[in-house]
Amino acid sequence: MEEINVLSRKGESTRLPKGISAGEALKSLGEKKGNPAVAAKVDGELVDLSRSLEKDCTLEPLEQNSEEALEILRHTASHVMAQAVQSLYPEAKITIGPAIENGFYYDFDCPDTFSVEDLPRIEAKMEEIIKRARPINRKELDRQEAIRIFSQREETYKVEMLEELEDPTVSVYGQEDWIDLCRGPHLVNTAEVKAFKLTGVAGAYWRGDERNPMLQRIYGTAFFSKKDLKRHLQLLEEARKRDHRKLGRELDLFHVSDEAGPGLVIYHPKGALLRHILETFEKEAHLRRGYQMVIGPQLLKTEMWKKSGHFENYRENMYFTEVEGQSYGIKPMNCLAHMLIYKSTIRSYRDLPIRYFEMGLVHRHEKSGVLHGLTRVRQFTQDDAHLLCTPDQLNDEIKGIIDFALDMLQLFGFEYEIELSTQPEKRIGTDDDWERATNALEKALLDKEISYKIRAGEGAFYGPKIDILLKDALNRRWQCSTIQCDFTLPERFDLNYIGADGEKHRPVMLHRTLLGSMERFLGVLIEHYAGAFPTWLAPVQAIILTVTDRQNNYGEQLYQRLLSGGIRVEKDLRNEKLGYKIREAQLQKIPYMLVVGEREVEAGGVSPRRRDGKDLKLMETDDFTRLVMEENAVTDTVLKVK
RNA sequence: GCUGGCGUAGCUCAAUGGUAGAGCAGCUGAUUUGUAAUCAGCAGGUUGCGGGUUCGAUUCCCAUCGCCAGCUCCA
Repeated sequence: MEEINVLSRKGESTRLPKGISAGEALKSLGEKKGNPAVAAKVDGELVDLSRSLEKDCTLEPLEQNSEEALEILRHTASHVMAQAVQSLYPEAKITIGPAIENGFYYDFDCPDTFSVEDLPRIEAKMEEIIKRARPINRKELDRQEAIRIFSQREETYKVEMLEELEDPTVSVYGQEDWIDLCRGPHLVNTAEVKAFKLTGVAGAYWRGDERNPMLQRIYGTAFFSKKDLKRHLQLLEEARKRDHRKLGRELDLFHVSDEAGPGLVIYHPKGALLRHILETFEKEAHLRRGYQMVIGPQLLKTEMWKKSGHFENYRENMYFTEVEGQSYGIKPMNCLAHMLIYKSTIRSYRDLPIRYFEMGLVHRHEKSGVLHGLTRVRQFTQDDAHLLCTPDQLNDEIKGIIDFALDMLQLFGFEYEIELSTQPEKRIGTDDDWERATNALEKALLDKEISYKIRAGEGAFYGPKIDILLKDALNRRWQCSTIQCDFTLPERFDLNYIGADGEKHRPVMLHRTLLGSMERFLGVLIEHYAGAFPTWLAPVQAIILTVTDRQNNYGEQLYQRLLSGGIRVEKDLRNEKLGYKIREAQLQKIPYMLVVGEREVEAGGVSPRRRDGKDLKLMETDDFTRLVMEENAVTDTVLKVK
């Protein structure tokens, strides 16, 4: 029999019969059993375990504990689901069904509408398919042949996709009598799908384009073990419990009223206090890094927005109003006023860089369907800044912003990911400017040795951007910080400075936010901390709980003393049992509960109980104040610039 | 904006083509209490808003507003 050389990942070469399957070959190479392979890498290319090896190659297993393996499992699960759906709804047409971050989906065109009540039926059908434990087959077909087959099955979407492909041959996967056009790879048998759950239904446009018909999408998730699936479902449950809309109400932070208008946040005292704490801290941090605070007007003449390109490119998102025959646009961004401040006098190269900072309130008309709690609203405040500098200073300024942003995220305990977005179709400015701007951003990232992902065509209309996505305690990503490089607006507004050569030069402008929108960031913070804010941020840091009303006088004195000492303190002097007061304070997630009974009155101190249940025992009132002040000082990591 | 679902007391949730109900919260009273819920009583609703069908609609139908899950878009 003819043989081939197969090189293992350990670098050992073994002779095996030609045509052996990748799976069999892996066994022969003695790849360990404990973490079984779900696919193989042949010469670096991911293939099915059933793929036969026809020539000398390198062979590695793809084991269960990798992201790629999960993707294959989920992709296979999506096929099983599609088979189940088509067997239950013969009129359903298949479209696409990929693995996604935490699961998979499949989009169908079907005259019947699916609802969540239908999911158990589909799941049951999937179980049947899995129980039959049929092999999953791959076939290579001539493209025309594939078009014929899918036409016969009236899979019009598949035919459309096939007609757009250029390859002469395509691969088709299937089990039993069900087939799908697919690149693969897949698991070798439907029985390998051991732990799955369908999680939802939703509409989705064909090919993601809102001009196309809407399909019905079914979401699901799958894991290699029931245990992993359970853990994932628990994580979803945890996320639901942390929902900032729910906590916002329970902690009495804010509400959104349909009376006042959708997407407009109404802050209650504690929510407003949180913002005050966050914003005074941020203002201080900016001042210490050489930023200057400015305040621009809420509306500017529409002429200004035409000049800047916003009217042309951003009009659908803006609110306009007319007064005395003059049209005004409510600002969706803060940059215009900042440029006017720059232009208000003649600037020298010695003045640069100039860093204008504004807690800028902006309005953006968002489509009704996208509004969501605090994270997607129509009126929000940005911790916005515009930096004007010479081209030479650009690199240092970008790096300075990145440092600032990362210091900030670290304070809150966020992990992060970085993306670089390049020029979109709808844009202003020359290609040359875009290239310079993109290079400047990229160079700063390279200099700092930060890894990043490129998002082609995702930049703002006036410039490319670096986005810092923060990852919260549940590993969800949020876009908050953004750094946008802009050569165009300085041109349009004729900004300039006098250089050392006595000539006029054009400054570069950087637009940037750190936390982004204060409302979104607050929403993210609420979920990140599950409402239990660290002491420095907590709107109420301590609450005085008297044991009986005989301590109310002392409680009142203590309250005044802590309040004037700068502690954010409340008091609960009600005629209730201590256990009841503790329960309420605990549900309000207040960091310290100050129990005040006979003993404390006698000693003239306090007995703090920490939110985590720990009893700190009787202490001097001043010692408690010091304790809180020490916790407040965690912001020094951002305030004390290295 | 699109697709689907939902809208009942401040909150969480029942119920029915025939007078809308509970727990928590609220109020009143009793209780004076030591680390996650003391007891009793009272009050609270044109069932999102507007039409229609019907003897009768909170329930069925239509429209509208809002919310939720996604899609598209995005700080």
